[in-house]
Amino acid sequence: MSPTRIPEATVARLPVYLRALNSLLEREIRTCSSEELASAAGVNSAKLRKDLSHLGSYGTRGVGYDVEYLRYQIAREIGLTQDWPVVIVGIGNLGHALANYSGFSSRGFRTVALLDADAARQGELVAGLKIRPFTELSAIVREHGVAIGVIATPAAAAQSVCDHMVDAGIRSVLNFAPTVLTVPPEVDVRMVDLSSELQILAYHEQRKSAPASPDPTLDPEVVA
Amino acid sequence: MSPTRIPEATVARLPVYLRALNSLLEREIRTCSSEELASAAGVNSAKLRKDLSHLGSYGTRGVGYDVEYLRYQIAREIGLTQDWPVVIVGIGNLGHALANYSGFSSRGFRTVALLDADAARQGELVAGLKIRPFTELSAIVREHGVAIGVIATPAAAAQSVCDHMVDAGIRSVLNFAPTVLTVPPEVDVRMVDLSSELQILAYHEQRKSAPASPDPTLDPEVVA
DNA sequence: TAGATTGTTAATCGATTAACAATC
DNA sequence: TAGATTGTTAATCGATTAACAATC
Repeated sequence: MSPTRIPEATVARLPVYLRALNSLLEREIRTCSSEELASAAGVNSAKLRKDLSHLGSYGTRGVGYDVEYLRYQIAREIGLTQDWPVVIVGIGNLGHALANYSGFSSRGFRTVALLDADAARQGELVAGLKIRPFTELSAIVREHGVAIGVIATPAAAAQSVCDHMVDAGIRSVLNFAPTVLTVPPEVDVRMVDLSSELQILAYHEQRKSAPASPDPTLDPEVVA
Repeated sequence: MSPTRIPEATVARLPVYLRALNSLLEREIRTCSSEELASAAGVNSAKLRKDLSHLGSYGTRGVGYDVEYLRYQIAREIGLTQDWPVVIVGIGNLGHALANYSGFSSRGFRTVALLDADAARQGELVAGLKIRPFTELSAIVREHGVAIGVIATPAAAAQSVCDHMVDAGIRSVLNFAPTVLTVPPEVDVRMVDLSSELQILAYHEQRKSAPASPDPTLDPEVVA
């Protein structure tokens, strides 16, 4: 069905296009050009068309794209037409926020269990789910066919949690703990590193404040 | 001081190297080879050496890198030797988690204010800071010299919050709201999209389950 | 000196972009 | 048909990787 392998950079942008299409639909826009959709997604139209060309030919020359139809095709390509049961491990502040995050539940993702190693927190109700002991992980994975695990534990616990996830059969991990995870090659890990993001901004910000020379006392000589 | 402009892909990895170096230091490892550091950072050693070569020549051939010295050089390059006052806007579940996230405060970042538009929440104490009205944004930015703003509001509010941040003089924005932000060219926006990350995992997971043909009923014919 | 490891070169690979032929 | 816009081509750009000369 998919013509060829889709480039990684394109895959990473498909969710953005999907969101842009949803936003157009909310405004009851039925058809859009690559220019309009690209603008809504924050990319240029050449890149958008190139990206979409990897999925197939879902537009009409001279007309544009049917918003609803394109949305379905992208959702199907990503795999959002099926159900994705998810477990979240580590229900601290961040795990709590993730459990309540509507963006997870809105698309095919369904949080089936919240796990925490802390005995004191067990039974507590978060986002309509009871916190369960981490030891139940493999039973839960088996019961619900969980393929995706989210790690929101402290860094020190993350590798061990990840190892248990892999043992339980999970092959896709979203890691919020600030540590590099080692996994077998068949397992995918994506890392969301809040502190890295701030650091990357700081790097560029620093360069803005001192555009030409880091040492202002040198400037007169450069000019002279 | 910096020899040339550092490639964007390299900048994005510097925080990872920094973290790996910190972890080596915690284990009291004073010196490391590019091979060891690369392994701790989850990259290959050729990439690591190439990345570091953009910063300067901080290793010793035949010996390796002094962990403490390299850490300082990377921190300086990113700009972490200076103080970065940050404001967080939108203190829901996620904003709450961000305010408490130690990874922010640990490096040069200092959360100076938590803002929320909801009058009912104002005065509430989160992570040792009182939630203040959003209207105080520009006064706070001026007072503390805030250069980085974090948006953790619902999507509907994000663009307006961002516009106010830009008006107040903020030129670096970390956006957790699931929406594309439009900003003037001098402003940097980084987006952390939790739902996108799950979708990218789902795409790859889908491909793992059905490696050859998406429709199993076609397989016999293909084989025959 | 011999062994080890960096920093750099050059080749390869993948992503972006502009331009335009195809076609509605 | 004329105007609009896609899907594709080809050129450019940037990132990755392996190999190795430089050098501790």
